[in-house]
Amino acid sequence: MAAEAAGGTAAGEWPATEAEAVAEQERIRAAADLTSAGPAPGAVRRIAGVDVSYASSGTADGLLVAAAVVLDADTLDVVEEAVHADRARFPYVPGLLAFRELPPVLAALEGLRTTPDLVVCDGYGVAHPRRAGLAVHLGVLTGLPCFGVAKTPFAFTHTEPGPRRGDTAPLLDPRRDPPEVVGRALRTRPGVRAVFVSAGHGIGLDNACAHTLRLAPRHRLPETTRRADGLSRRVLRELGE
DNA sequence: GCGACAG
DNA sequence: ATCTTGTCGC
Repeated sequence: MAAEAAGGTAAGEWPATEAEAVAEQERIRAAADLTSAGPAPGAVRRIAGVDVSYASSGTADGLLVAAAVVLDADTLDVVEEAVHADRARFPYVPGLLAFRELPPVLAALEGLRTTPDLVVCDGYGVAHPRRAGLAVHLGVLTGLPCFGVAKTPFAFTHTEPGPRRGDTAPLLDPRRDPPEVVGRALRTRPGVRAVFVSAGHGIGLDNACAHTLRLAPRHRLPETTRRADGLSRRVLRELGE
């Protein structure tokens, strides 16, 4: 997949401090497409999932592996995989996750021969203090439709969705005066905790949730995330722990 | 000022 | 994210 960064963010100007990162997020948010309905299921052929695994400790400290896995949208079969090993260049700071994970994720995506029609992130999109979460950021940098599926509510609130697959409840940002809807808690399996879906770039919440359900026919998390997580974890392990 | 807080 | 055993269930 070719690099086609939008908005003049080159690797050379990647933020080094938290203040620079916050400033960069303002630009990312301004460049994001937050209004398009985006592709519905059936309008896409290849969907990519991305994830990053980190080494625990010792001499391998700081080592990480990013994985990008492309699935056939209909069969959910793996079409192509790519990985990128690197060292963490930015600490984990809530709200600034993109600056830690995107460099290796972008490198992994560039290792693909296939250009996906849609990308699913392990984390949030507009459900973010500055509406510039991982999926918004990645969408702007690649120009591809992108949304996020997270495992925990972060700093947001929600009521419990109904018990059936497909039941939802609004995910709210309680720090805005009229609390703002930033995503959706979605039940992908009965009797299992909900996942938290939010739009990123070039795709709306309705389509993001529809894709999530199709990508998660029998597990809590979408196959894109499960495949990318499994691959990044396996490669990290093979590189020595 | 102190916690909480995607991964 | 990662550290961690066995165990219940499809």
